[in-house]
Amino acid sequence: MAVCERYGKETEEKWQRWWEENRTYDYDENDASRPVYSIDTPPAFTSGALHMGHALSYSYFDFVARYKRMRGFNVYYPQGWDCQGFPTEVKVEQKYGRLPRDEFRKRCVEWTVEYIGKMRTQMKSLGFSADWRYEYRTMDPEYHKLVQLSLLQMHKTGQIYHSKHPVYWCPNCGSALAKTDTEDAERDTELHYVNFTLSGKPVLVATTRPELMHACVAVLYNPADARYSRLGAKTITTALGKEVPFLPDADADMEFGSGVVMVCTFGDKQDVVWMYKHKLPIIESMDGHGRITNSGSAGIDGLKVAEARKKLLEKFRADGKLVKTEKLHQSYKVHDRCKKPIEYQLSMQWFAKVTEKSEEIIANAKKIKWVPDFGIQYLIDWARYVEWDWVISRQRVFGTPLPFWLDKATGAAYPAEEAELPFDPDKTPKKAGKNGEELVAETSTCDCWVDSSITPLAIAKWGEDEKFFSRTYPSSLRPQGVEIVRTWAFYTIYRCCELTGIPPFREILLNGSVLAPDGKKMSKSLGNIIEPDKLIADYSADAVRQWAALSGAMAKDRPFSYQDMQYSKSFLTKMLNAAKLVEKSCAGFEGKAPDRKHLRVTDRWILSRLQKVKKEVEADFEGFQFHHATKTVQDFFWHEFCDYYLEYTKHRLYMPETYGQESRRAAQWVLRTVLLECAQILAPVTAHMSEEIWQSFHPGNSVHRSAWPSADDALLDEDAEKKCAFLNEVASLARQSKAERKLPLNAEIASADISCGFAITDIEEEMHATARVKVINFAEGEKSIKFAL
RNA sequence: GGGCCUAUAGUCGAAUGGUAAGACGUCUGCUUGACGUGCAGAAGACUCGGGGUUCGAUUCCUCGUGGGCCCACCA
Repeated sequence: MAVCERYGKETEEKWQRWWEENRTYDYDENDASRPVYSIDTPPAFTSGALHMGHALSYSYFDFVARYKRMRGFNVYYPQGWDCQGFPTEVKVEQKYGRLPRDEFRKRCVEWTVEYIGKMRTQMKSLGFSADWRYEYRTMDPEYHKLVQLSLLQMHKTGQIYHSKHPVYWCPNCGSALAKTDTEDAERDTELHYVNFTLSGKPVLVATTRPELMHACVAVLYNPADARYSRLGAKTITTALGKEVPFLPDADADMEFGSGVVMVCTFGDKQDVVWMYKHKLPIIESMDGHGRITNSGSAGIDGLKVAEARKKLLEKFRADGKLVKTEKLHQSYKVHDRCKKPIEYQLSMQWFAKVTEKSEEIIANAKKIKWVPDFGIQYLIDWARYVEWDWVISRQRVFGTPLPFWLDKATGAAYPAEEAELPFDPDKTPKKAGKNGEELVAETSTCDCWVDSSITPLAIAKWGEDEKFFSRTYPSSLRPQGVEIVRTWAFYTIYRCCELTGIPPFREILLNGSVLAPDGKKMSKSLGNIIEPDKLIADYSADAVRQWAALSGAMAKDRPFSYQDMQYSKSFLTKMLNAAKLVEKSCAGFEGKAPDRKHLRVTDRWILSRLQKVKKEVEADFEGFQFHHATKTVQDFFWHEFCDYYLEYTKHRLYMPETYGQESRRAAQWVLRTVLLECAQILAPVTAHMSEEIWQSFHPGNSVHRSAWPSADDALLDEDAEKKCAFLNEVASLARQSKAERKLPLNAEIASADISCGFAITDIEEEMHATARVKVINFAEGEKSIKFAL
């Protein structure tokens, strides 16, 4: 079998088909002889297309999977899909308009299935070696069941509870939002100074939200602020005449406004924090559509925020309580879809008790090896800063239903029975309770992180297959983006430890993200998006994979570089051409290792260097240093093997009658060995090209199933390296002399005066044959090389 | 405001306690018994600024400045 004439997409597709047909990447459930290496791959969000971030990070753990396979591990590498989320709902609604719940969900599923198809094709075209028999989707009933089971178990232990809590709310869309559905915006607004009454005297309170004053439940001052602390007052009367507590709080900013702040439920997030901290009552100041409620004597019920503010300010002005108004520049949160301001809305939600678990989560995170190690700091910072429990419910349709029943009369919540799983409120909307109560199914769905925080359990068949579980849990590796340490890693460690008592993975590998070539984020609005498909078509998948390896500054963001991509492609061409030469030179060679005495010093040199390269690359792969591993092989292959060694063998290959058959066979064996071992150690990265080369010598056997070629110390040869370093220098100077005189490289050099500290008898042949020096005058002594052309 | 990361030729970047790879680009040659998607050669860096440790720092520490990511705040 011969290597292909030209390398491209067709070659890669040929091998992708071959791997699939030959089940090259199957995990063997029944093989207990090999250690298992399980990878908790990120389930890709089903957005419809892979982006460069996917290409980078998914290449990363494909390198690991392939390396571990060659190291003899039984690699378990499933790929999942994170299906549910607001973006999908938005797109489906745009396409079909408003639909009944049931119908809507069906459309979401259809849409998602279609997009998974596209993305799976893209993954395959990048040569990812996932075992697709274990593909999973978070929208599948089986996955729902598992998530629900995990929630019931955590409900049993008291980790999950049902409670009223303020959440981000979009009055425009009438929906609760996740924090990630929000973005920051800026605006100019007005800061109003309104007089409250403290111990019979007026006290100015500055506020941007006077319309919420009826929901004022306390006024705070800084305990270090002598203006207020010395008064000893316990209550204060608002401009609406209501008496509320007057409390010290170090977070009250003495510098801002008049140094006192009114706490309303809810003007902003700080209000929520203070509400919990001081155990303040809650006044529901607004309904789900942003209309004021419970305003009492203020008389602004039913008004929208802007109208209410206007009306109330007029009233304060008339009462002489509005003292002054200043301009204020502020940032605020908007819903990322509709760009309208967000409010806080009190509602019944489901929670997980993360706040009390911070230290435990940190302790468990420390049992995991973080690569790079500073990554854990993101988690620690986050865990120590968690202010309230994790709201795990969302008022959405396309999501995992929460497995609970609600008493229609009292609102009390009851867990579903295990037999009722997968729990689906559309199929079983109500039932009678034990005491005849009318129970209705909870229709809220789970936050997407509830789904994804059990991936290590889901892929390990937790609660389903004990044997499978014991082999694949905890995952050997969790690869993920550094930007989701606070969510995916944090929630996974929390939930999996709660459920099993064992940290979910042994190592966590963090990658950064890909920036546009200009160093900015890739975004549609900037028009600087680069499509992986285009790169695969223009440069090949292996070029993209090499680019990913070379971009591998761990957990750091890097701009995309067409130069790297071009270099990667050139390197592939180089590999192919070198393979062609070796193949041609080895025609008829039976592949037997020569007797060591037939090896020339150049042979021993390149073999010695090969061992060192293998050692380095192996260490690099163990430490996930893909950049260094790739660079090391590329440099060795191109600039030592091709530029020097290949040239040193040509005369032996083409003129065996002059230089001897044994010398020729030795050269053939070395060429073949170096080529194939380079193909092997680069196989995790250049998966297709390595296979092309490997199978041209070993038809029917995948390089990805071959044993990793570890270094053989017996082949290390310092003497050969020293001599060849000198030989290379002579060769280089010879080329330089020819270049200076504008002579072709095959021009002859009449004579050379050479001296160095050792005999050159065993490298003279190459000086004659490769550097084309006719006469060599050698004298042992100080290093010196002079040519006479 | 907080945490973390980072600063090396025109560009991207590697490495090192003893003044620095490689790639791309530029310039000059070479037509080839694998490759012009190539080969050979050349030019191009006081390794962000200040201070410290050291015989010696680009490398370690510290301050500053710039850049990035994340988080918090914004009454």
